[in-house]
Amino acid sequence: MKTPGDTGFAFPEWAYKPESSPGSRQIQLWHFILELLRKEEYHDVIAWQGDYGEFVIKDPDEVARLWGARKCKPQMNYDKLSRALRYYYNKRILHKTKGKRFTYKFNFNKLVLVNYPFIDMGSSGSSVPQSAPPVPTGAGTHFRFPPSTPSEVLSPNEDLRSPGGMFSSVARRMARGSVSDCSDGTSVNSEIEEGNTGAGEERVERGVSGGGGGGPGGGGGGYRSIIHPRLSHEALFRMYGAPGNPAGHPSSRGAPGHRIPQEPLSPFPVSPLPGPPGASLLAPPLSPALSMTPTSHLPYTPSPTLSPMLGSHFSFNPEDMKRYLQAHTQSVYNYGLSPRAFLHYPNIVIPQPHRPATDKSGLTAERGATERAERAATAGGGERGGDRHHHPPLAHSAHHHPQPPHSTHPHPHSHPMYHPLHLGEEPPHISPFKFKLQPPPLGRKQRDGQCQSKPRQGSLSSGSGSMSSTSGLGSSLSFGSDLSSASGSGVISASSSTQSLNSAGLPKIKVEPISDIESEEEVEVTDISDEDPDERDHEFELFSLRRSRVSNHHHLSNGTAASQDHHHDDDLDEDVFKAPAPPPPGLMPFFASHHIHSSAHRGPPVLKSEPVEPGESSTPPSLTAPSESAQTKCIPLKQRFKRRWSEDQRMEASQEESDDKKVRPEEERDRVRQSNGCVEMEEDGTGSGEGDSPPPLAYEGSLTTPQASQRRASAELHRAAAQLSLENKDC
DNA sequence: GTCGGAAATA
DNA sequence: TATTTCCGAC
Repeated sequence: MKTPGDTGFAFPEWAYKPESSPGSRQIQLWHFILELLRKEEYHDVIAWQGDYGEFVIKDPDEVARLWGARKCKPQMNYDKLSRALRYYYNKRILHKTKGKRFTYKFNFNKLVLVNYPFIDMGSSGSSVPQSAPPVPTGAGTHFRFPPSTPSEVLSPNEDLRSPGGMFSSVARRMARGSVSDCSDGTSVNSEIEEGNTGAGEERVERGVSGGGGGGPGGGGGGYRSIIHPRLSHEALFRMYGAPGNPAGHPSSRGAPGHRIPQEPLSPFPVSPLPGPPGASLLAPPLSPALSMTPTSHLPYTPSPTLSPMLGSHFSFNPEDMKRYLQAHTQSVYNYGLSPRAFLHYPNIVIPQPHRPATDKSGLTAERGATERAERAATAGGGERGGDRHHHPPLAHSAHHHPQPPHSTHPHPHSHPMYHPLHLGEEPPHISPFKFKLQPPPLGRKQRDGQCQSKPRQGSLSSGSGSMSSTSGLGSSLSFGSDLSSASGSGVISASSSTQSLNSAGLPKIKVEPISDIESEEEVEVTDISDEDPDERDHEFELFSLRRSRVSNHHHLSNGTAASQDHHHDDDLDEDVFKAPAPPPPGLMPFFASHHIHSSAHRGPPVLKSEPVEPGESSTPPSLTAPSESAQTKCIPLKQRFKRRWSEDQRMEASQEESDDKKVRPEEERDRVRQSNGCVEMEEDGTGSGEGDSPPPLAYEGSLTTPQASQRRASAELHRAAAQLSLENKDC
């Protein structure tokens, strides 16, 4: 039996995982299809054809038969099978190629995006909004991404190699497991298995290095032409480490520059064999919470602790990923993926205004420190170490980031490639930026239980997969299938996000200054129209949470904030895509300068004496207007007040002689009294009841004065009140 | 041939 | 949850 480590394929392990039924290891149909596609022997039955990822079922009955054999469903037929395939439409794993009989197309983008939400598909230029599939399945596994882009490896029209090349031993293993269902040996599975088994690794070895050759049509096995001729070693190295790089591949095969088996036509150009945890090339045992640095090569290594799946690590080169995805976007239909996907994969992070360290310390310190510590302890080499091999120094990446670290207001649409994954788990800030890779939000159930350190298996609602993964440690996030579980990790908890919708609906990933970890992230999504009601609700809930969370982050009003934060760590992930409403622009400065800094600002307006005009008595606390309101309102009010005051004076003077008696002295007095005692300005729309009330201007209406004495008194009161107001206003 | 609802199944 | 099974509709 091969282990994941045996695999040389980059297909997400979760792809092979029967997450649907924790207990059963049945292969999934799409996986099975991929398998068939990968095997030449079945090319008469099913084969890649047409667009990238597109395949045609040449012999529907046979495919159905094979599937039935695999699943021990003798009654299987194409009608049934096709129904199953149609279910993938909604999942966005597949879609139908219209007008072509028996032709379907894999949405690899989706598959990829699921795991690499941070990739900006928008840059592809195509109008194709890529979506991450709604956490297809399961979980908990990580996968490696092809080092090079298809575009580089394959020409758009080039025949597609079977993605099946990506099948990992895991898949094989799974297949066998599934065979168990029909262990009679007649199952297709065994057939397929035979083809793959044992050959894979060797082929991998052969693969290629030189590039040349293994063109399509090359040898027959699933792993033939492991590396596309055009695949540069550099790319591989970047991804998997330089040749001979120990850090890179487990080298179980020993080849220094181990080859990555690739199906020539496979949408996924290459994939290194993931080694056992710690042994994998790119997957140093690190926190899945990738702390991505701005480097072009974003190392992503799930923490072993989080990944139950050995060899489930996955790493990728962001650039490659991006190119790959872009290539896909150009060649693949727009699946009309719903933003939900993004919601689930909130990787899109918008750089937030730099926050004072204090905030962080207060909010995230505990977690971050803890996580980091854990990581350090468990990671051993640490992802960084492993990544180092594969990734250029941060400095290199610097050019990728248009935005300087800590930029206060990064452009919302920074270059996708520059979007760091912000997992929140990153080690001490090596880089000013954080790459935030956020896992899809957990289902309620998951969220409820995820935070807990106990490793969860099984029942996952949304992900469909059981997260065998490990979220348990709770300290880190895991990717890939773990996305869902990842959300449970507190990694991201520190960050809050602000989401925005991109008209294009294209997800953007932003570089986030590390310091801003907790700041809002902005996710761009198109719509959630197809969201399941539940999910929508959930999202709304999250949204609410997010907002509140933001508040908490900004104002730690009480001890609960921290705890809450902790409890909602998983939510944070969601927050990322929940796109909380950003504070009104006008408030931002204020927030930055005040609220953010002081947790004390949370809650009731703080009664602090604002600077007032020298020598003047300070306004009673109650009258003190929050700086916020003061900034926006005081000038107008002041002017207004002056104006009114002048008018009042004039009126008073003139009226004094007129002896008008329509006045309501009592009211006037009351008003004055109130004003002194901190009365709200009713007339002033800007005035709020919070004490930022403008001067008590009792001028509305007639200024008629009662008796002379009364008028005088009134005038005095007015004057006094006005003066107080002005003084206190201190604009 | 394709689609998708509905119920059943494992 | 991921189909499997059935079926009506287009």
